[in-house]
Amino acid sequence: MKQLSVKELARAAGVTVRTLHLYDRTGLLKPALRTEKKYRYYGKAELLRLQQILFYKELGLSLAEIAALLDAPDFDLVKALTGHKKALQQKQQQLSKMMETIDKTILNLKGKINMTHEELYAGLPREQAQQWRKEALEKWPDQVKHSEKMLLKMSRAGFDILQQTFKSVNEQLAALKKEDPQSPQSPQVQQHYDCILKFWGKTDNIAAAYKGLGDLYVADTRYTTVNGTADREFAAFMNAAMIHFADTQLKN
Amino acid sequence: MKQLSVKELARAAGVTVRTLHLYDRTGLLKPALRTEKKYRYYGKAELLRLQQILFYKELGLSLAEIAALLDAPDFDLVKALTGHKKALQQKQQQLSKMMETIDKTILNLKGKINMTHEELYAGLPREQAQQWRKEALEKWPDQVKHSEKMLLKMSRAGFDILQQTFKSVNEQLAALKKEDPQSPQSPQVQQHYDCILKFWGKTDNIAAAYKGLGDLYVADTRYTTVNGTADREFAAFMNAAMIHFADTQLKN
DNA sequence: GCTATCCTATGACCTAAGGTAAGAGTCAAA
DNA sequence: TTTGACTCTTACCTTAGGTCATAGGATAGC
Repeated sequence: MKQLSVKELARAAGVTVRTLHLYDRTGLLKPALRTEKKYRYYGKAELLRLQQILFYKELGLSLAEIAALLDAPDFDLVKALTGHKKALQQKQQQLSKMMETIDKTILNLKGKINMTHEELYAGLPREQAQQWRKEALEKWPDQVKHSEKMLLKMSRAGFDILQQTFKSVNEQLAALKKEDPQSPQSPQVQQHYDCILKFWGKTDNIAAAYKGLGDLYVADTRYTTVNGTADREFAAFMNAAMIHFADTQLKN
Repeated sequence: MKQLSVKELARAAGVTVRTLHLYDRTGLLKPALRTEKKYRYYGKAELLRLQQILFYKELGLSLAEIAALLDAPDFDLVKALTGHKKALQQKQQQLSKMMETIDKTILNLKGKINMTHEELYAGLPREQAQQWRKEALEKWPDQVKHSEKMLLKMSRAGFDILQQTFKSVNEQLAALKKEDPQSPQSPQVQQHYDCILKFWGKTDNIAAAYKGLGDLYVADTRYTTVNGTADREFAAFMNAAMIHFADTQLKN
């Protein structure tokens, strides 16, 4: 019969020496032999028992329970496991609830991480953004302040989505620039308007303002410049489309 | 400002005094005031902080983590919660695996809890069972021994099911006793045969043996006695049905 | 003022399943 | 014989408090 030292048994079963010491002290797994110098040696039977112990430990049973089920011959294992499983189910439910609350909390937090003034113009080169803002402030001081105030209260996630939506809508519109700008069945203009509304917040005489933006697109090529080149065709198309939209959709 | 003693704050927040002592010692929640005699008094701010602590504790965060997130102003709570949630998901998966293994183990165990000799005849009065077995052993010693040997290897659950099935089949057959015993469309006789086969195990010359059992039903009224009264009509019906079944279905 | 009762503080030990370390002894090979 | 690997025991540490034990403080009734 091969005898195993503590270290050998530990390695064979994938546990530490400390664990075997503990199991010995608690009576869960006694060595087959104790030498005069108190060295522990284990046989095949002990290895098997250890493997059983580890199996039940994997099921989440406590060492005390394992000791009971291994040593009591009349132990009702099925009943014990059934009960144990119920406990595990409860734990799982607790975890579910925790994760649900975490999700809610994260959403809440994200909603509360407001935009900073920096992030508001993060998509543009810094100098250009400053210049732009200055001009806008001169032309429509109240409007710009109102818009910034509202955007700064927005959540980061919300602003990101708005920005991306606007970009995507613009790309779709640019692809339509050779079509009829008065075509009523282009929902992209409606979407463009919705984005602008969200950027501006509540605005007086919105129809006129929106048409004014259309004028601006034509007058100021910076608004329709992509990758360094101004797209006058797109600007003209947008101007016509926006005027048409305002006249037909924003009457009341 | 209302000051709360330890007990008052504990009751207000639903924790124990010990908990507040602990939180004080670890720095998680210091009282607003410490009297000369070391009495602790808490204000409104501390109550709020305690509620925050308890909230995060419900999410499964450790006290150390809570202390960090409450006291570090630049703590990335979203990141922490996201990571924490992942850990919880892992735990949940572990639990799932445990429960799965438990289920398998239970099935295994149930299959391995063998019948005892007692249980084999548990449905009958003890003396009758003994007498019956003695007679059977005299008449068909090898057959009876073989059958018992096999049944004892059966699982309890399997035997229970077999017993109940047999009982149910017999009841159905008893209800048919005024019908034609040679009617081929009664699956109950087939089921009866299946049960008998399972009780007997592998048997030589099964057709003859089955017909022999039919004879026995007529010769020995004990086999067809229900609630103390022998049912000769049922016995004759069964005999005829079993002979017919053996002759038509057990030819090869 | 005295006392009974309640409240509070501190300290110590306990939980489960080991981790980690210290100090001392033992074994086997060079 | 020395060295390095191994082993022994003892003991303290971890979480988040629970449960005493002892001693001092506050308050209400008398």
